[in-house]
Amino acid sequence: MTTSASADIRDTRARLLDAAEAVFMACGYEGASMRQITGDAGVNLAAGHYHFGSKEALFEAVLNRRLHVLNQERLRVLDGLEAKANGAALKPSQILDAFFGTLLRMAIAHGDRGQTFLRLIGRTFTEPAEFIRTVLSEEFADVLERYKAALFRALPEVPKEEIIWRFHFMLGATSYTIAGTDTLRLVTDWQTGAADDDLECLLPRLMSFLLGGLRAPLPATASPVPQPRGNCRTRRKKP
Amino acid sequence: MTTSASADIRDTRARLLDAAEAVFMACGYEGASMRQITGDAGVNLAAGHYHFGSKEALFEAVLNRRLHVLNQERLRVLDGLEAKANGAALKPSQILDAFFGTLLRMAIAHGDRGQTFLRLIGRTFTEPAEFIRTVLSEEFADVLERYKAALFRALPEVPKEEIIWRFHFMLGATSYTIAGTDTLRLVTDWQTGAADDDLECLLPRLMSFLLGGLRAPLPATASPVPQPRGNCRTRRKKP
DNA sequence: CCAGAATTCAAACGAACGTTTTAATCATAC
DNA sequence: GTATGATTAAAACGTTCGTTTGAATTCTGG
Repeated sequence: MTTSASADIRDTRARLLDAAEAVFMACGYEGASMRQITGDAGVNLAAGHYHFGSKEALFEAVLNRRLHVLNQERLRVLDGLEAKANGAALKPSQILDAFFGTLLRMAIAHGDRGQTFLRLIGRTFTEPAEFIRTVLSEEFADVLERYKAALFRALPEVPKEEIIWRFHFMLGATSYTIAGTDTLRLVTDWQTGAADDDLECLLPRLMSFLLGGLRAPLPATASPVPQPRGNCRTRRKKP
Repeated sequence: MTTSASADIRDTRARLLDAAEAVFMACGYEGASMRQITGDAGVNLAAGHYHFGSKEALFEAVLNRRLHVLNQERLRVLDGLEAKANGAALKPSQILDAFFGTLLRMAIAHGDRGQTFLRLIGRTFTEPAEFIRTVLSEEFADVLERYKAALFRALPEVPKEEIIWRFHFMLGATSYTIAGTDTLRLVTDWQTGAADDDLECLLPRLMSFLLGGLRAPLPATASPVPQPRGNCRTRRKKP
């Protein structure tokens, strides 16, 4: 008798998205089945295809529902920072907080659902399926370009190539940690209670780690001044 | 006519392991099929089950074939370092090089196959399937315990909890990067040529990033002296 | 109230999956 | 050569998958 008035279309769609989010998170894209998703959502099997068209499209919808607002927010925050700095380069800590802090704060603000989506994002970043990588790269293109540029300006003495590498490392540390599929977690006696605590702890810990890595001394092989060409060793021919 | 003398048992098993390694890497565990693996290996479909018993067992064999020698080597290197230091704590850089450097150097030493396995490891660390996490945690239990202890001794002023967190971050940065399923890589104009160069570049870059992160200033919320109990916020009951 | 659209439902489709079975082939030792 | 055990081969097993179908149901606007 729980006020099942109308609200049909939205209800089924939303229930599907929520259930799909959880199942995709728990099983991965290939491991999740439409039957389990629709079953958990309490809707008919065919409803998934009626509302989304295919399993791929459903996954894409799950991803975009939150990724889009996340990345819009990231752009908005960066815009705000750059406007306030008017012309001056931002501090690396500001940039990292705008990128990674926005992610974690949004997840915290959404409670358990936010936690689920956080883990789904982390896991999705290592999904092998082609179309998933396409979706991700399209969704992230603008944001990454903007943040890359901001980091270049913030760290003019660091070669751009090095910054890109370290951006990779930071993305990895973050997505791996939030995915929560952690091998270390299974081995270590991990003294943790509620998940809320974890998330609220995570941000400051992660931020100081990332900042330390981003501003670490350059490795010996990379020359401190940006060389005009040349990879690590300059594209040697086979001797 | 290529000297197909004898070498039958070994041949089929080895071909299966190599093919499985590549297919699991490219498609993930769920996405890979026995038919594609045996097809690529050029052996009959049933050969997979004859030699390994099941798809799970085959995956486990693929993993253990290289993981075991890797982790034995990691233990051996750490033993050597601690013996030479006799009694004194190791430097963090030594520990990280023993753990992550050993991984990358072994991969480099094995050429293309090493690169494939490196990516498979990175990807496996985020596989959702239960039995995979079990395999990983068993295989890594000893190594992680030893390296955790070494880090505790190397950084006595850092709370153990913080070190564990940073170990997570370091594992994440590494496994994500070597998995090579990189979203950033799809977006960024990634000026890279041969994969060999990448791998040889990666170690010094990764090491300085990890070291910078590991030795970063402690976050504000974590008190610098290790508190007797208490998580980030000390296990509050719901108010 | 009723036409017409939107949505749900039960049932089935064909394909692909991991696995098993049974027979054929091969190597090896007597 | 022939028996024996190990390996390979071809075919099929039952299950599950994503997807489709067509009728039943519910909502919507006149």
